Amino acid sequence: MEDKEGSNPGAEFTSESSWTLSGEGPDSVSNSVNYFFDMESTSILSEFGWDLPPDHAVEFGRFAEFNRTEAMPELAGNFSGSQSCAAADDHGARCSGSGTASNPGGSADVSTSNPLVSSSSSEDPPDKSTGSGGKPPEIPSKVRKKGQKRIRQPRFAFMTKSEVDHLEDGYRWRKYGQKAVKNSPFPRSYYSCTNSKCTVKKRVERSCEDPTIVITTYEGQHCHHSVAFPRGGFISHEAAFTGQLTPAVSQFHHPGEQLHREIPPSTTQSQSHQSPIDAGESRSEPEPTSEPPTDEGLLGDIVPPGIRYR
DNA sequence: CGCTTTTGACCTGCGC
DNA sequence: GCGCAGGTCAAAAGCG
Repeated sequence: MEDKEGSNPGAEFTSESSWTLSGEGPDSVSNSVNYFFDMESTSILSEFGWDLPPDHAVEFGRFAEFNRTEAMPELAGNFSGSQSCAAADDHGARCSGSGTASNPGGSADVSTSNPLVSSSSSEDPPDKSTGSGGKPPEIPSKVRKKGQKRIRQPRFAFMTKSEVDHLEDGYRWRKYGQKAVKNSPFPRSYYSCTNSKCTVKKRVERSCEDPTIVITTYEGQHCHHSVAFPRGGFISHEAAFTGQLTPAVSQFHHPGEQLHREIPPSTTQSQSHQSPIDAGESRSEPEPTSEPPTDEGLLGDIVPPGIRYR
């Protein structure tokens, strides 16, 4: 919880309800296939603070950026072949509120530059906003202003075939919630970046149709380097994605196609502890490696802790 | 001791 | 207007 500080001066919400899929127009929403980005999405990555080399970006294969929630359901259906399960983001877009802001410093204001990225967001009010949660309604500070609508940060999602739910992407995440998803036996986990200045969040869930597929949705932009390689944030990203996504994604071809799992089972996912942490601001650490640290941690046994159903 | 995870409760918003 | 489901909070527990 400390994260949410009001560090986002500019935070403003513009509420946008319109989400766009990258590369495709609104119509694409209807087409399941379009939910996934193409490689052009590289730009998106950068928007989120990830500077992946084009190659790696490509490996993402598919990730979808969506600003609108509706996209998700289909997204899920897309790869899974069915729609129901996906609850993937059903309401997700609705708003969680919290918009996490992403660039306190404002240095990275990429979000709006890319057409693919939703314009919405940019920043969020510092407070968790919404205050929805367990907070006593009495506390005004956490309560959203009346007229104010929740706005979502730009988001994008990608699917990977992996045994681990939580893919290492070079950043440290703190799990702040888990919910059962309707029509899906798999719970959805909510993570927020541990960096106090960063309010990026991510949601991880598995496809109900294909348990091996992990749907990861990022919301917001990191305002710091990845923890793994403070000095070369890029590397960490690369490593993370390469090690984890590549294998899986590399096999993606077309949206409609089936995914094949390539990730070899390995150790357990590296816990956040493994990473040097935080933004690299104060720590420098290094693993000079070119090797993806994450790899090892990658496929471990991530067993979803208890599934909660409401 | 500090940080992360778990988990139940609460809040918000959408759809009917 | 109501109900449902998603999203978030925060206390408690667990772990290194």
